[in-house]
Amino acid sequence: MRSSADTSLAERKRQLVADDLRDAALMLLATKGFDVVTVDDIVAAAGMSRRTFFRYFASKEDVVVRFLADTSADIITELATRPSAEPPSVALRHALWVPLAACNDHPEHSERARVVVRLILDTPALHARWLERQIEWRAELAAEVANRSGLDPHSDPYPRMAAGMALLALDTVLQRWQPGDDEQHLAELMDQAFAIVAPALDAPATLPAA
Amino acid sequence: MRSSADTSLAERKRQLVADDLRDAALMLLATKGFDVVTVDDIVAAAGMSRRTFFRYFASKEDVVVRFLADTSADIITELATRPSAEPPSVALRHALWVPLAACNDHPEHSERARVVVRLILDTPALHARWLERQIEWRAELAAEVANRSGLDPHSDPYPRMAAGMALLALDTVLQRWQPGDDEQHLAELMDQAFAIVAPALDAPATLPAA
DNA sequence: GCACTACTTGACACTGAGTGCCATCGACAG
DNA sequence: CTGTCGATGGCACTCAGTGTCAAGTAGTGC
Repeated sequence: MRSSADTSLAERKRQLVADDLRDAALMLLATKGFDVVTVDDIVAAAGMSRRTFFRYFASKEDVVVRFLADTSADIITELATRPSAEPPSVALRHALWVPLAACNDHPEHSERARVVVRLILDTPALHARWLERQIEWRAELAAEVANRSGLDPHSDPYPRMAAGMALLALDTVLQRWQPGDDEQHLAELMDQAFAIVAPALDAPATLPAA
Repeated sequence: MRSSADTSLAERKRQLVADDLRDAALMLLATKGFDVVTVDDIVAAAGMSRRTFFRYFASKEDVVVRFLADTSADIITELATRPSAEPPSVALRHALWVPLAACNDHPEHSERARVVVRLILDTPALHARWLERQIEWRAELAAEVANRSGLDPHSDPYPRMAAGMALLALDTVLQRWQPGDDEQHLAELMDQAFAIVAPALDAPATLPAA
């Protein structure tokens, strides 16, 4: 039988292996380009076998995308804990800030995150996987938005589109993320992006659905 | 040297081959599922060689996605010919209607288009490629929106986000496309979706950029 | 009819992603 | 010391996608 605290013995060893694999992969992919680096190159750099790589990551794209997209649950919980009186644009802005805040907590991670974002946006295969992951985010966000607004997520298109607009704002920020941007500059970009979609997110006509 | 009218002799033969391949592929993929059908199955059904398939389509996803996404240029030209006095939400609604109108021109094509849309939305790999194609649309739409509004597409996030919101509306319509929906019902769904994003698309604050 | 050219096709071989299977090794409980 | 469990590595396999080459099939000029 397993100990109740599963995050102790073997689990941390697995995490170490996953981190090594991820670091080796990001280093090679970011410097040499996604297409020219093979999985064999990655596992050679990490000193492991090809088979082990696919036990930790579902695909070559997965290593890169999961580095950014593992925080999905945090976004939802953040949105769920925002006061219900807050207008959708404000609540969503705070929820979508969570992954960026996680990057900025440690400055040395921030730069690597920016490089990975650039790699994703510039590599069609990665961009596609990134959007695929965003689809899941959008569905979860839409469910939470429906909760907050009391709308039916199946009959009313507002929740799904509100989630889509929030993710579009995040995408715009990532697209405009330049080298050397500090946390404050990122916050400004985020505010600008949400200022554009806010009139639609908070429009009174959409909330009391016809 | 080639004749000036390149759409005559060999070009139509190529089109016939491409159509046969596409029809065989859509038939198999839609009925049996994307993952279980191999390229060998498709070319066997079409009576051609595997190598020929990849001369006409870049990938297995490409057959499906191009069936819907070949009308990119039409969208842009439609947007370019809309009167410049038209508010962005109206002009974009008409532009994004073009691919749906193309489906509805021939009712027997409409049903197949709906099935392909369903296949794309339900297959993660296809959905990702579809969104990847949408990114190109978004960039071209953003350039045209920037043209119309006189904004700089690099410094101002509005054009890109306006294009993104329009595509989000289209996506919402496709998601809600049910069997038996006629052209009028599709138009209603389109109006509903654009009504939600219109306050952001037409907000006066965003047009005279700070 | 005959050669020349351009284009398409099919066959083969090859790389690389991703999966299934099995043997092995190390940790740990008895 | 021994049985068990999980992690690993090696191997073989399928399938997507590409490069290359030989053969077939027009059209064109002689």
